[in-house]
Amino acid sequence: MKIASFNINGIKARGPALARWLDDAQPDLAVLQEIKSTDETFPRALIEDRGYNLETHGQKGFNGVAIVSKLPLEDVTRGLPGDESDAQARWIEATVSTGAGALRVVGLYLPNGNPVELQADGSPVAGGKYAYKLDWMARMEARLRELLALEMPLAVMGDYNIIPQDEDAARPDAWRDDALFRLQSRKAYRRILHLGFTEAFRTRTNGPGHYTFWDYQAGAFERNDGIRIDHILLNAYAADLLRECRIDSDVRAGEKPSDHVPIWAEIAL
DNA sequence: ATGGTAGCACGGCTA
Repeated sequence: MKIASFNINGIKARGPALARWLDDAQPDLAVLQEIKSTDETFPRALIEDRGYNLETHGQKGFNGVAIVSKLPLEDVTRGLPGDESDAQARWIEATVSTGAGALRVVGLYLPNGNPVELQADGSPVAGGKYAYKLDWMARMEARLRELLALEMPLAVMGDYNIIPQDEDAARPDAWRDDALFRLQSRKAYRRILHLGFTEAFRTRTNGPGHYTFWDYQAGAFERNDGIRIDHILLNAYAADLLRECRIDSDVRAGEKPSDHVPIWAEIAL
């Protein structure tokens, strides 16, 4: 089965581009981020007319995640546990099953974290956007520990807003102090990886120049001035089934594109 | 230092 992640940057503006990609790429399942829409105002026909099931976890104006799937979506949960006061829609889970077995899927939109606000001792200012990012990642780690305990294939996909390494940015020095790349962020990401995940893309493709996001400004895509921040993490059960992983960078050259492009993996399920 | 672009929704925030 082909599974994918795509930050679409607004479902209301991305209808044609999303439809083109679904028709061309034919993913069996895709997690979407930044739908920027409530559940009630999401244009469901766009998805359902193509034979996909749809589960949304929306929010007015910002954020919002969804899962589209040709297979039925079972045991759907919405929201990242661990903070009842967190109203931001950034996390959704579901299970899909084939004759060969089941896969638990997480679709996530990890907080951007900018601007980085630090106290004199270097700790994040409480209540600030950067503290929210790190707190969110700690909650993510806790939830992933629970999912790993299920001992079944698990794919954790989405816009991580994390540049893992220098080679994942065209101009790493321009990002050095940014919330997407500063050491504290990357350490939190590596802590999650070390729970026992494999980053699918780097099992197939080495080296610089492979990105999933290019700013709309200053012709960033034409200059390939991008960053790789959308990731597919697989637990050991799912990694054993991995057959391919690629980035659909061509999508960025289309009409009215998102600033992100899809990343997908083929899993032997 | 600023402004450059885009989405949502119609003012200002987020990225």
